[in-house]
Amino acid sequence: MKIGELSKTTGCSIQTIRYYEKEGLLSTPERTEGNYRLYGERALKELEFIKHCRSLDIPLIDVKRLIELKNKPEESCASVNALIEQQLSLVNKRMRELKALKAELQQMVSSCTTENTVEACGIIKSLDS
Amino acid sequence: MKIGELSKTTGCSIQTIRYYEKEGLLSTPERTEGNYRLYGERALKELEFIKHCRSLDIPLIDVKRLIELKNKPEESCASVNALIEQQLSLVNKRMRELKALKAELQQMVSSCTTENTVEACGIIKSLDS
DNA sequence: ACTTGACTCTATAGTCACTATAGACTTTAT
DNA sequence: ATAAAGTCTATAGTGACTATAGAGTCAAGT
Repeated sequence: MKIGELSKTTGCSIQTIRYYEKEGLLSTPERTEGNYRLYGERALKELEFIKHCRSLDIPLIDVKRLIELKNKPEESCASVNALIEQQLSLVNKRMRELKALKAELQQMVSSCTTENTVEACGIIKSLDS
Repeated sequence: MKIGELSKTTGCSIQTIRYYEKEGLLSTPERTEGNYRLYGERALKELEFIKHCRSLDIPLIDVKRLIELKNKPEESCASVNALIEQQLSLVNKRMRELKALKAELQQMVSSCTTENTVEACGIIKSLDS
């Protein structure tokens, strides 16, 4: 299949697919006579793997490491585990931050009665303090 | 005060301060004879306002709008409110996403017994599916 | 045979909010 | 007088894409 079909099947944009290839995350595809990229089942699976990692917010550099580890099936998976745990702690941290943000934003919204002028606006006041 | 002092007082890096100025978020400072930027109380307040907005993840373009609104105190603050509410809904959306991420990552971590090889690794398996 | 339109190619620039660097200039301390 | 610290501008890099320009390829219809 050509890049357009792979793009539709996976939901990755064409540019993103080419970008992943350039970054060494997808194996180099064959080409047609006219220099079009040609993909098979394998590329599809590689791309789904990357997509799944990205949906977990795993940065591309770590995705790359995971792919390399996948290709060394006899090694210990301790580093895979470490990577995922690190990702988990990042997510936890970000969630705590967002909780605080949410509380403050809610407080701000509740301090605003829309009939106000900017001058009297509780939101601007709280941003100012 | 010079830029280094402003940087220390506010915790913004020197480059960030210059960046905010270039983007039109800070008013243009006076200069010494030797072309050094000179700041006073006003710049300090402007910068604190920006910092506070940024700590709420409000994008710079919206911070700029808020600053403009601040300078029109007689107008209605409805658009201030809309902006903050939009920000709140973004935060909510992101929190829902992170919750789902967290659940999946935890599931993955629990599927890994560190003695495994990569081949048998539950994490890699779940990323593959 | 020719043309149209859809698809693909590479290379490059833009996004956001900074951070980092190079090379020159100014000020402060010894 | 000199060294160190601070500041200046301009430029490039970050991450993970997205968007664009300009050229080439291919299949279908006239």
